Amino acid sequence: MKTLGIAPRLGLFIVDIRQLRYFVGVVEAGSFTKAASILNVAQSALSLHVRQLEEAFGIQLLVRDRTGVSVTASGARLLERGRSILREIQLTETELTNTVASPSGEVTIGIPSGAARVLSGPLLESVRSELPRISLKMIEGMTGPLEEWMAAGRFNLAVLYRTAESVGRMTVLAREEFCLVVPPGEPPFEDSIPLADLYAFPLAVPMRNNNVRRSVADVVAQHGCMLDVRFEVDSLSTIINMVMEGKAYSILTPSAIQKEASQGQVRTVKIIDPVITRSVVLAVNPKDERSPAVSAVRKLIPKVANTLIESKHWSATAPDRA
Amino acid sequence: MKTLGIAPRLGLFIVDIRQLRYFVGVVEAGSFTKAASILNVAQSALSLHVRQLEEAFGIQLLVRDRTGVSVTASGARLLERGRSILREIQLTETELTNTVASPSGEVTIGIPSGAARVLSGPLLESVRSELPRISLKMIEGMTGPLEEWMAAGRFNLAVLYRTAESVGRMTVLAREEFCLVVPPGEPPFEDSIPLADLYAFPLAVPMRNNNVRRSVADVVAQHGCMLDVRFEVDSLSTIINMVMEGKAYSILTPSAIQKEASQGQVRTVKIIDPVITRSVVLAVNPKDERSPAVSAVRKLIPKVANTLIESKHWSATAPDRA
DNA sequence: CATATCTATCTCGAAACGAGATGGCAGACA
DNA sequence: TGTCTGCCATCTCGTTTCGAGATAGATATG
Repeated sequence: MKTLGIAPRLGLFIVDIRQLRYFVGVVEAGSFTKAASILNVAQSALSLHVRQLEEAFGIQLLVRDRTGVSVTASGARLLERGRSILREIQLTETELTNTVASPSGEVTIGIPSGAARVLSGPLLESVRSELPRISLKMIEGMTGPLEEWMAAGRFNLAVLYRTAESVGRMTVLAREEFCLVVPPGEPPFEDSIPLADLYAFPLAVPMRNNNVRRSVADVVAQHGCMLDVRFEVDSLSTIINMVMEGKAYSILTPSAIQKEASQGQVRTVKIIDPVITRSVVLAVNPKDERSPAVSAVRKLIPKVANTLIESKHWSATAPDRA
Repeated sequence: MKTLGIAPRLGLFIVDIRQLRYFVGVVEAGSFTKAASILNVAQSALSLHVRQLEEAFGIQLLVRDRTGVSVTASGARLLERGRSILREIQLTETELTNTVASPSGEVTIGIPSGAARVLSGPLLESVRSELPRISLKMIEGMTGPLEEWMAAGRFNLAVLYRTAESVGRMTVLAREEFCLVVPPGEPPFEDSIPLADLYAFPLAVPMRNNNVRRSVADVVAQHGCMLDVRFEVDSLSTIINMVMEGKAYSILTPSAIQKEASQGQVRTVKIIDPVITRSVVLAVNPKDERSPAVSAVRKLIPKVANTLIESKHWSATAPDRA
């Protein structure tokens, strides 16, 4: 059977994975410049590749203007197809590389800003050294949105807070006690303060839907006490800066100000009568439980937490081994 | 929401389309060397790329031995996934480029060696000039296997032969008359010869399952005549060479020896009492009928055939415009 | 008018690619 | 036993592709 014809090399394609990645990235970012930042590729490279894609197809895929880009009808079709192709490639790679003996791939974890301050560095180091083929993607945020996004399946894993004794199927990483965070050189100078006396200190605290805020508010209400909330700020670093600058006090857990406290930039005073505690827990997305990569990270995190607690890098209580 | 992590460039993949093509090609060919020939790529390039793929995945995909390659379990999975990915890419490109206004993509057509001799060149030229975005892949062969492969859906289109008046949904391109192909300087010297007199000439003809052979055999049997078949050869060029060298006569249609006849290398003598005719038809694969590219080629072929007939480059009769 | 933001183009060094040559290995054959 | 064949792996080198960085042009905004 003799083949005749003008066909070029058998099976050569117009598109390439790199070009699909770039194209999809540009569309999703809404501009070449933003996509360049996200994809960590020069804007000019993106511009060139997408233009080459358009020339190869012989159709315009993007409308460019001063505010960025949008897709044409053809571009919308390529976007859909491109996403599907890239997803299939990703699944293929995961299927072939992600084994129990050698877990690999990307694992996403949501983590509150407070816990991130003690956990993120050591966790990333541990994953890097013990699970070298896993790419851990850590998304830090306030707990309100984190809870929502975890419920929506955005992460494989999430570090969350719970005040109830029962935490269901989640793993308890640590128990923390809230404390008054005090500017350096300011009263009170005792090691502890009764809850009833907190009203004397002007507070900067997170917004109402925040776990920290709700946990403390509940206990205060139960004890018929009052708090002087002067500032509501949904930025942990802003709150800490205000305390460091003497503009306010706050009520946080030690993990949130571990570094600043150890450097003398703030002081912590234990709250008693009653002590206000909460659990730091690890949740796993049910649909990801079987993934070898997610399982491996899930097993690693408690170890990292224990190490931090035992070495006093994290002022918290390890969970009982019940 | 701040993203932390050790992820390399976002979305970099292990595999590339080129590597998938190479890997799938090697597995399907059963050896690097055969795949090199099919893919028109150096064997060393295939070897290198597949090895890089294995290193990137950290798994062995192929078992190599002296007779070629076979896949491991992981390789079988990648093969399956790879085929799916390549197919999806192909469909994507077709969807985006193959429009009625601008048909594009690959069209495959099977064509018998005889018809190929007058049709293939002009058809390729016409497609190249009138349908520049279509890659026509023409597969030449003897009619037996061609019928099988068309029935099996291997081609989008096929040029076939029919002796019956009714050709169903196929398009008649031309009607040809069989003639005796005579070595130069040999008898008979008349313009025509009765069927009953053919027994005097030693023949080289195709194998029994060949359309030419069957067409003539049927008529000969119907008229109670005999033929002196000395050689059965399933190679048209070999048959023609034997005639040119005076080793045998043959019974063919003019398209098969159009060039040699016009150059005086063979002569043709019309067979009469009766005249043996057949139709050259164009079949389309039902599943491809809607494809803009296949439709465009389907419409072009009759025009090319008509032009050849009218310009006497093809000694055949144009079909009636009924 | 100056500034900011975005895309397109150009240059150049680095990386990747593939052809061709060659070597090694194993089986078949005279 | 030596030779031949077929297959894969490695190397060299020239070519092609890629992307960073610089820069220019266009447009909207303060």
